[in-house]
Amino acid sequence: MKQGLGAPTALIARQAGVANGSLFTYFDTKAELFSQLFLELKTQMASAALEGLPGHADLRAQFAHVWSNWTRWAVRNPDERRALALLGVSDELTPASRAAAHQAMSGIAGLMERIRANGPMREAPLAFVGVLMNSLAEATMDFMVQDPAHAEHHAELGFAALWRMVG
Amino acid sequence: MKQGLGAPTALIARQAGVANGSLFTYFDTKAELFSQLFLELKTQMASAALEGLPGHADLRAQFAHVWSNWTRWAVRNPDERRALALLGVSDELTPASRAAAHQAMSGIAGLMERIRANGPMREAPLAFVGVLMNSLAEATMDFMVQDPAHAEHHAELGFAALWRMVG
Amino acid sequence: MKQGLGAPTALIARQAGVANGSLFTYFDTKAELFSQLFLELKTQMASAALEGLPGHADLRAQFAHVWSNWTRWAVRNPDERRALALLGVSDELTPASRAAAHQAMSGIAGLMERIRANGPMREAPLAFVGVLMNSLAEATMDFMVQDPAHAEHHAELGFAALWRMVG
Amino acid sequence: MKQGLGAPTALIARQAGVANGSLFTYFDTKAELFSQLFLELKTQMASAALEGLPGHADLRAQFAHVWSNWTRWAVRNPDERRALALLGVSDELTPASRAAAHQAMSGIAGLMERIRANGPMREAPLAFVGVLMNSLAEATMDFMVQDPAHAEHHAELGFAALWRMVG
DNA sequence: CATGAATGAGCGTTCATTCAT
DNA sequence: GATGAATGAACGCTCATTCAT
Repeated sequence: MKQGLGAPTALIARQAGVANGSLFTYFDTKAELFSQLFLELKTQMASAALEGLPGHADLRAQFAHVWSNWTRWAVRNPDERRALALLGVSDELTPASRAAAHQAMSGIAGLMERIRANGPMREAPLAFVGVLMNSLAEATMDFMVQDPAHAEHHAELGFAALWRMVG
Repeated sequence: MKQGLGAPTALIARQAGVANGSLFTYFDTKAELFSQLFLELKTQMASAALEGLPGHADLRAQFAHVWSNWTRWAVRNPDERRALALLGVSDELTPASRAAAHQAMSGIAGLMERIRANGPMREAPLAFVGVLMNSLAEATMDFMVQDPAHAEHHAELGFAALWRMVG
Repeated sequence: MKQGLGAPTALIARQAGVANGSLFTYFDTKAELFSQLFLELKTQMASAALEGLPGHADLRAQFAHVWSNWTRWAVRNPDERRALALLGVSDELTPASRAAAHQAMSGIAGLMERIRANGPMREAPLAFVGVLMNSLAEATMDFMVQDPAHAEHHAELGFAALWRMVG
Repeated sequence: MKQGLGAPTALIARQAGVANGSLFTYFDTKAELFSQLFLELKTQMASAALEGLPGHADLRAQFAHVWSNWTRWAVRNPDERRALALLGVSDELTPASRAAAHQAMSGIAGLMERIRANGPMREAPLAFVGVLMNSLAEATMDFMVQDPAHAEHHAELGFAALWRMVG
């Protein structure tokens, strides 16, 4: 998926190791393929972020764990992240697939919610706080991907910033 | 520009009120058109944000002014914001046009820099802090655009969140 | 190919009985299509000219045989000859395809060479003599095509003229 | 005219030092422009060939003079020759302009005619002999243009060949 | 008459999708 | 089901021609 949404289906098929016609055995349209890809990538990302979550630790420790997993996944899977970014702003996704992808993030969202409930944004709408937290996470990861040498340092700075905002 | 980067040049031309061939009298390629559009929108946005800046007020008041202008522009120009978002992630922009657009934002960036220098992120790299602040602004504006009824409230919440993070 | 090099690919495709896009399954570009067509026509023409060559007859008889075949092919395939003429002066042919086409004519060129070596032009450069002989042949064939009723007569006159020049 | 018949009228106009629209003040269509250009070039070529013709010398000397002028013009005006060649095979010329161009060559044709009438081709149709002679002249000039260092030598060889054929 | 910006039909080429094998 | 050659609609771009100035 390195080449963006404009990639010909023939190329996508070749990279997937199937014949170009076979793609349409699995997906009715290219948009359908993208929708399913979006969901799969989101799920994979969320799953990576939540792996090994210390369910009994305090909230800050839990979120630090998620943050660490999440940013590590981002640095290791830059192409997947880029695909998610492109797909996220594209107008080829159905509302249904956006909703499903949102659902895939519910584990992380739940954690964010508990953080919000105890901090300075406790009066702010849940969805809004989630969006702000997510945007800080994505911005931090963008920066990490572009400057892998100092990735660790930026991850820490980003976490501290987020915690100041909402923790 | 409502229909995204995939819009046929013929359609873009029609909406601009010129013949499809005429587009190429002004821009050599579609990519060139997008590059110039990107720069123009960024410039327009930055200019709106900085309008009437109270240069002698304290930093918080100055940034509150910018924040107010900026978010108002966003709510009033949702199509332009969407175009900027799409163009920003597209790979059709030349590095030169990205650099020029960055330059257009230098007024806002300068203000952000002065905020950073006096707050808890004073040790963090300038570029990183700028990206974090920008991402909070964009996320806030996304939310405002989607829920115009409570735009004002979210603008305030977003400002407070940002200031907690960096001010 | 009756309509010259300016013929739209869509028209070429239709005449070939395929869909316009299908052309590009076989040829990467229009120029490539023309290059291959040029080579095929040249090969076909040379092959027709050399058919049944009496290898043990004297030079004059051999060349008379080739001349007869060649001019007959010309009269029977006027469209192909026109295509060759147009392609030959076009600047769309790659040097490689010109070279390959030249190679296709090597049988005829070899015969011309043996004629030259024994006649009044024996001191003249091979390539030059070949070009002169070829030009007489083409001029004769042009005339034959335009006036098919007397084709046979002109063929004989042309042969005699050529032989006077070089034989 | 170096760039062939595909040259945009805008380019032709620029090279002629006029505005692109002005071309159509003088010529109704591009084809009309080409027709007039064809005629002018043919006239210029014929005029160069006939310059200083020694009207009272014998036929061979007269034709040698023409041959010398003609080939010199060819070597000095390769672009004009190329334009003539391209225009000659193009299908954009009206029959009228072909006829006019033919007329421009009548001086040379008359000389050729007198040569024919006294030589081995005296029984052959005038037009046919003219075409053969012309084709040898053109082939010789092609060769001279491509190899200017030996132009003089090839001019002599070509003349001798032609004279053997028809003189 | 000269200009050059504007026009829009037309072109070469791409690519999502189909379907006979 | 899997394949990949074939399809044709659609695109970005060109350029002969027009026309207001």
